Amino acid sequence: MFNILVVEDDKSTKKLMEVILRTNGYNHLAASNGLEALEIMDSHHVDLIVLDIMMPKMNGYELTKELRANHDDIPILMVTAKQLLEDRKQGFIVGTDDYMIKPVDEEEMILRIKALLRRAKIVSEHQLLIGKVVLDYDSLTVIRDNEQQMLPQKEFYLLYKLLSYPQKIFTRLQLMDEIWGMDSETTDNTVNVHINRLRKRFENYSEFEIVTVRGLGYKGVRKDEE
Amino acid sequence: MFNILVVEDDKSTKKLMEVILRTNGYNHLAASNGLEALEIMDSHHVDLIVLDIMMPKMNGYELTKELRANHDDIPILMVTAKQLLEDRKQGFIVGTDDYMIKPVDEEEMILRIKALLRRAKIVSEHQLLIGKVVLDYDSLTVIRDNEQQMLPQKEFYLLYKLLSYPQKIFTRLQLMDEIWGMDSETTDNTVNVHINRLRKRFENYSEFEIVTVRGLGYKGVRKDEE
DNA sequence: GAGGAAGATTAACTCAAGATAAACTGATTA
DNA sequence: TAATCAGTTTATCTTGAGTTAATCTTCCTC
Repeated sequence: MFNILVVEDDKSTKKLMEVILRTNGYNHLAASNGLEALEIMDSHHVDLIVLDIMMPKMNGYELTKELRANHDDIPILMVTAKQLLEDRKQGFIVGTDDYMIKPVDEEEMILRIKALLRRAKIVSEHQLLIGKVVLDYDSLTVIRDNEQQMLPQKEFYLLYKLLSYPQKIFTRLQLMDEIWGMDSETTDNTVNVHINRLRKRFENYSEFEIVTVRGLGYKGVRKDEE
Repeated sequence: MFNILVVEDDKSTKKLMEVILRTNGYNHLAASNGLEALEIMDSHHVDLIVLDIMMPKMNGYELTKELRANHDDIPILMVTAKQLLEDRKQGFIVGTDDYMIKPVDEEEMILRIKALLRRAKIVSEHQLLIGKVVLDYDSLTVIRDNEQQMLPQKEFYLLYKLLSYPQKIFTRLQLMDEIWGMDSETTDNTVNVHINRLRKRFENYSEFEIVTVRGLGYKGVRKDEE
């Protein structure tokens, strides 16, 4: 289930979009301007933004600029009036984005949203996204908001494995085999220790959890889709 | 218009890729193995290679090695089966490269190609701007305000490489291969020494930093947009 | 509720990876 | 031929990821 944030100051358009999104199975969040949008994004995970260009307070361009400056490459579907299109779209529509001309057509909007989400998913292939938390496989890094930490290899791979298959129970032996290698000499207690360290490291992260299954092993639990 | 060389022994995959590339506006060249690829590259300008790892005659690794030995840092998009994924840390995917997991998705491939070409272009511009700091590739010079220093070659190239791909982890081996050449005899400790010298040289520069990733290598971190 | 097994936690240990300093080499130049 | 400089090597010091071991806690069973 994806969370889509609609940033739009016109009440009736906003309402219309809400209906479209809900009937197509998306979660819907709403803001009336850029500032509100940023606030909502602080407290909610957002997969995509539908953004009206013309707005009071902080307009669409400013919001986009703000987001990109923070290296947030969330996909943005811009909505613009026809006459504004040519001149402006050049510098603001980046690779992850798309745009639509008002008035919006239901089918078109859903198609574009689908395409954008699909692309975002591809780009994040080397990554795991859990709520607002990103696990980046290539850099062994866990990022939440502007908090970022690089984990030791074994710890990272362990966490990545568990969260790649949420709810699946792994025995200590399986984990040893997959992360340490089949012929590792090390005792399986070292898995305990690593799990312990991970739990401590992320104890204030509500997005996921490592659960012990007594007599069997561990499983990763994701709580991002509530 | 870019020339893209597909090196792939499977006929149908090759055909598929040809169609994908043509419909997306790229020129297409094809080879069935590494040797053929080298021949084609003798007579054609190639901007990017899409390379299947598993091939007869000269496989993907060997071709890459051959190319890098000649200091050809043409971007390579490797195609690999999932279980071979773990290999990528071992020093074959170099800075200019990316990889995809089979089976390839059209959209994904085009996205990755675009990204690689974009980066290659940036790198070939021969200047890097980080905050107020300019790295000038042609004169091996680093400039900040009215402070200017020319670095020894190896030091400069090392820094330039790391900062061209910020956050990307390079193993010592990769750095050796790309800067010293594949067949260099020198021990990888000399990388340590150069990193050390760079760190000392720029210790009061807040714009960038070289971070050690224990067990893997180094990465450049840019702090210009904070 | 006593006893024992599974797991958690803590702290200490080990050793390879990396950092650092300094010496060495070979090329270039004065 | 002395001086300088880039690059390399060697030797030594430091660090921290990973492991081990010891102890504590929890949970299940009789």
